[in-house]
Amino acid sequence: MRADLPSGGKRPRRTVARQAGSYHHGDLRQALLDAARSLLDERGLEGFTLRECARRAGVSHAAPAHHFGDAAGLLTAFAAAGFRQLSAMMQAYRAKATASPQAQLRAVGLAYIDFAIGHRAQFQLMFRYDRLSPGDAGLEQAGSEAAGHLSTTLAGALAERGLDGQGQDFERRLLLAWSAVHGFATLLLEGRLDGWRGRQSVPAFASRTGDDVLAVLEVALLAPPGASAGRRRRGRAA
Amino acid sequence: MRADLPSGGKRPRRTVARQAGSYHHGDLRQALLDAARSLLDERGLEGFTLRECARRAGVSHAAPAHHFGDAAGLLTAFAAAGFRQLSAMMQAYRAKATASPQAQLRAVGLAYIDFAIGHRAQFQLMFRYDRLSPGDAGLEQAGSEAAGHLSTTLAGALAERGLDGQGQDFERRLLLAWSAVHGFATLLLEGRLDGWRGRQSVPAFASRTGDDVLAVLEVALLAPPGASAGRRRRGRAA
DNA sequence: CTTCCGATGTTTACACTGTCAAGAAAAAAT
DNA sequence: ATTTTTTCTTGACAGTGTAAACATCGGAAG
Repeated sequence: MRADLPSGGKRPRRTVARQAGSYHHGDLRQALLDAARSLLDERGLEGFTLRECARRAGVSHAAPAHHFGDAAGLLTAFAAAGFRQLSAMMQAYRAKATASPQAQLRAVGLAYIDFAIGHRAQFQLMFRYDRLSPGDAGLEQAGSEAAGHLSTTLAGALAERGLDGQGQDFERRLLLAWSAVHGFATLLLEGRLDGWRGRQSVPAFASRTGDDVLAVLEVALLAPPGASAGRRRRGRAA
Repeated sequence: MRADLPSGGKRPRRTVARQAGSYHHGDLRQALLDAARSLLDERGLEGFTLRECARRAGVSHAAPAHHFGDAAGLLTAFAAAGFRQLSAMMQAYRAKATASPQAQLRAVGLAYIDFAIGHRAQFQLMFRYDRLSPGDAGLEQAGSEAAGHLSTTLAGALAERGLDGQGQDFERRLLLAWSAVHGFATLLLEGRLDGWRGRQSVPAFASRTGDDVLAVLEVALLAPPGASAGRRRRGRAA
């Protein structure tokens, strides 16, 4: 990285080919997102660096600013893409599953978990506030769209059992479902479940145990209303 | 922050008093942990800096190395203290609750959630792998001790209902319980639940909705075995 | 065809960071 | 009283994100 250009030496290796001999890069925006993916896959979120990202795209360290503003901007765009991919994955898993309420619910749950372990750093980033630009429109839309898939799936499952797909009771179930799946994925990624996992591979453990946990969870999600015993506040006893 | 020391100017303000005129700091280790707490409370985990930490303790930037090795070392010690405090909080909440299985379970769940919102950055740190020294004995012990409280509480609750406090089925319930509570706390801290929260304060929302979600969760945790409908693999039909 | 301009990249600079190595000061051990 | 050990300071280094000034290109206006 010293001044060894003048002697006609070769330039640093480029991961992404740039239009030969051109000052402008055909599609730097996408190239940077690709570089971010490879970098995050290799070194994790904590190892991410804007400069290294630019290096991999074959541009100077200040180039990304023109497309994303700052580091949070780039990461935000990448996180939004993650939410869109998560949505697609949920739909795909649902389509492959049986129409039964249980199967549909497990499908979205497993999609969530599989996405998390298949895109570690990206998944962690998607829920890491401090690294994202707050209030970004694209991110928020992609995020709530993904959440919507979970919601409609649960509502559909409840409908097939003649239960409400809205109201306070529904929201509690939805919140529980999201929390449980998200918590499982999070704990798994942070290695907190390694004691349980033993010598199984992470994906194997995730699919086996994830499925088991989802099975237990269903009991609560699809139970008739008022099944919970002692509610403390505003006791609208069913 | 310029070079205005030579003119006999006053040294930077000290947050923690140092033994007057002494080269050695009475108990720097603890002072650094205190500084870390205040820094994390103010600026969050992402805003944490080893140098700023040393500054607040009134020592030079390289001083922490002698007590903690590197930044991860300091954070690890702080995280371990967090796990111990979490354990204490769970015990305290249990002691104040009724002896009923439901009340005991909700107590530990609410303790977990309350700790998370009361010690945001510390809680996040406790589950952030990449910032901690891997394999630290103190951390691992404090961590599994906290997990043990959850386990024994659930086992106790199940026992009162004549159900097993061990075995595969128990582990599934335990994993679900931990995942759900952890996921709820995580999503809440990252602001993902702000849509639900509306204009309620975070603690108010946490205690209300957290309690509601825990109530729904109990249905699954305390249900008789085999209540889950279609188990796919190794179908040991109950 | 020329001229100008905005978008896109580059260079340079600055204030920070974590970590390492060497030295100074105090405390403890001999 | 002298040595050794622990604790803290100083100084240096490579690396980071961001901002400002500059270079270069593509395309639109004249």
